[in-house]
Amino acid sequence: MDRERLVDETLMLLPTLMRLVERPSPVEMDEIARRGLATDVQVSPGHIQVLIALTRGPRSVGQLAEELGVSPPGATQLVDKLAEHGMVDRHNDPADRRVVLVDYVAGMREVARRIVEDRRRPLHNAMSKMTDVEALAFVKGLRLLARSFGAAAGEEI
Amino acid sequence: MDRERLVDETLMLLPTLMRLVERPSPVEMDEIARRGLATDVQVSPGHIQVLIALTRGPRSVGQLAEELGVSPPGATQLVDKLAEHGMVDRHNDPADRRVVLVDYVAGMREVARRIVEDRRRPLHNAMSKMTDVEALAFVKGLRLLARSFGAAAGEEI
DNA sequence: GCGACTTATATAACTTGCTTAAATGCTATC
DNA sequence: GATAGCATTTAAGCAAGTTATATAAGTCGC
Repeated sequence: MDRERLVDETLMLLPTLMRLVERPSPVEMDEIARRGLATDVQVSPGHIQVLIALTRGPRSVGQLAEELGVSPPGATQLVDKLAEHGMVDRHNDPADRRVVLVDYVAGMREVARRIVEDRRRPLHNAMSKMTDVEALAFVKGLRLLARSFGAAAGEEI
Repeated sequence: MDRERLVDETLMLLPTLMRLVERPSPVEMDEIARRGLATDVQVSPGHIQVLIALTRGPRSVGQLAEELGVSPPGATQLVDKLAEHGMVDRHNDPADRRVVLVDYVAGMREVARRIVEDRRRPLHNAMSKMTDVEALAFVKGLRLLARSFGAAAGEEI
């Protein structure tokens, strides 16, 4: 098989895809507005990542930075914005008061779920056109790429 | 199968992957320097996309914008930078003098090939760990996603 | 052919999502 | 209890986009 062709096509597709993912769809904005949040909320992919990460329990800023592959100040900024809109809350870890634990504001878990749902929709559509085997291979491919590019960028372990 | 899990994992992986892809690896910079180009060349994913697109022949700025999913001014800027470094050249289309055709500078096709090769390496590594079926499914998945997000962003046909 | 339009590209000003470097506040070790 | 070190934040800056606007070339009605 011609791997080179596939590699080139991936190099063409990945940046284009991310430009599309980053472009906030007006529909989504509407839906958020209908739920009573400010209309000008800009949910970037990074914010979505934070919201998904928090479904698995509270996280420190440092943990979020690592999970997202972002610098600690970057994580701080993402949390800032979400906190500004009342989605998440910070409180000090009683065990180590340097650590700031981030978690959903009470009752916002459900709102977060619906915001993520909006993002999930086009992805869900695309995946519904794949067989189970293809969907698994696709995600496996993403994992491999993330690992490989991480190693190339000199990521420590 | 639990598609929701796969969708969430994709939403977590994609932005992280793109942050890694966008981060220029110092190794690559070295290699470009060794080839006699300025050391401060910043090859972004967009520039790589242009170089790959040009392997299939000269392109107008508008065509590049469309292929990359970027606005015309965005494409102009990408071409600017590549022209600055002597990689590509502009000349008017004799058939329609509004059109600016972009092509490799004579002899730069080979240099471009090697620059793209650097980008290709981690991707190639990752893909070498997939079976043929998986690699095809992976690229098919990327195509589906690009299409689906494109539609969601209200792309006109 | 002349003027009103449309189209292709370019320029300018701004936005956003990150980055690194320095500052702050807490922990731990000696 | 000084000093080294870690988690987070603040500050400043950069790169890759965007929109709005300008310029220059082609098209069409008359």
